[in-house]
Amino acid sequence: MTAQPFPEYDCPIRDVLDRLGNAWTVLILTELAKGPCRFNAMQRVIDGISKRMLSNTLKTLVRDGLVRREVQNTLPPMVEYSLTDLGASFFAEVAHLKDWAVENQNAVRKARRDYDLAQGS
Amino acid sequence: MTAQPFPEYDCPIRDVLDRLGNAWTVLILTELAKGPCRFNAMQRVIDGISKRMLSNTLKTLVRDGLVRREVQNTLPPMVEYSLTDLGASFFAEVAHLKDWAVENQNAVRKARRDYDLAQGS
DNA sequence: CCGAATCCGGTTGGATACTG
DNA sequence: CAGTATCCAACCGGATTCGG
Repeated sequence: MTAQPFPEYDCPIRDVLDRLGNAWTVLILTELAKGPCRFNAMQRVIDGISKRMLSNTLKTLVRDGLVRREVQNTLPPMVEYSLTDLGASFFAEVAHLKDWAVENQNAVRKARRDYDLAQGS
Repeated sequence: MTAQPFPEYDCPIRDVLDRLGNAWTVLILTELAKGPCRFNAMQRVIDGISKRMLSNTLKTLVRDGLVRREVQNTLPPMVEYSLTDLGASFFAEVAHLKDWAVENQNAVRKARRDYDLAQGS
């Protein structure tokens, strides 16, 4: 472990933001917010995600209690993922951030253009 | 550029979440939300941040229009950073996420304990 | 169908030293 | 005081292959 921004071992804020650092997390939560979904179905609907990242990200979300994993003992096996109440409440907060991003994207883009212009880059 | 979650070049949502992926961003915004601050002062108050990351992160925030950079032409030079209105409104959203994290940290921690226990890890 | 395991190139960020 | 430049180790994540 290298030097960390939050020396305290279990900073709850970092716990949250670390999830958002992974771009797939938001896409997965967004998809599950529409309703339960199975593994391969998710991979098809979330464009460009690899099995590896889908698996890893889901595992993290399940471990954090944001997503529920249910196995049907059929053949072939079916695994259904869905949001828990905790996950739904978390997604609601993320949705606000998404709204902010959409509302202010023009302001941010303009700031960047101005900045890059002033730099002459 | 490798394969990206958001094929569209300028996804506003990813723009936002990419910032949060960097742990220092939140700490810097939190500090600036208290009031304007100078470079070395920030490095002292934000525990463990290197000059490099402070500089890089600030530059990104300035470029995005979230932080304002003002240079006093004195000797030695003084540079003051402060939140813009855009930055303040962004920080307000992030603050909600922080609140969620604090309120639900016990639920998340319990979920993890249960999960790890079930795994036998 | 639902993953786990391995490999490996690209990025990230800390440490350190230097500039105006 | 306020940064920049360089080096390098650790991590991340895509591609691929294998197992239940």
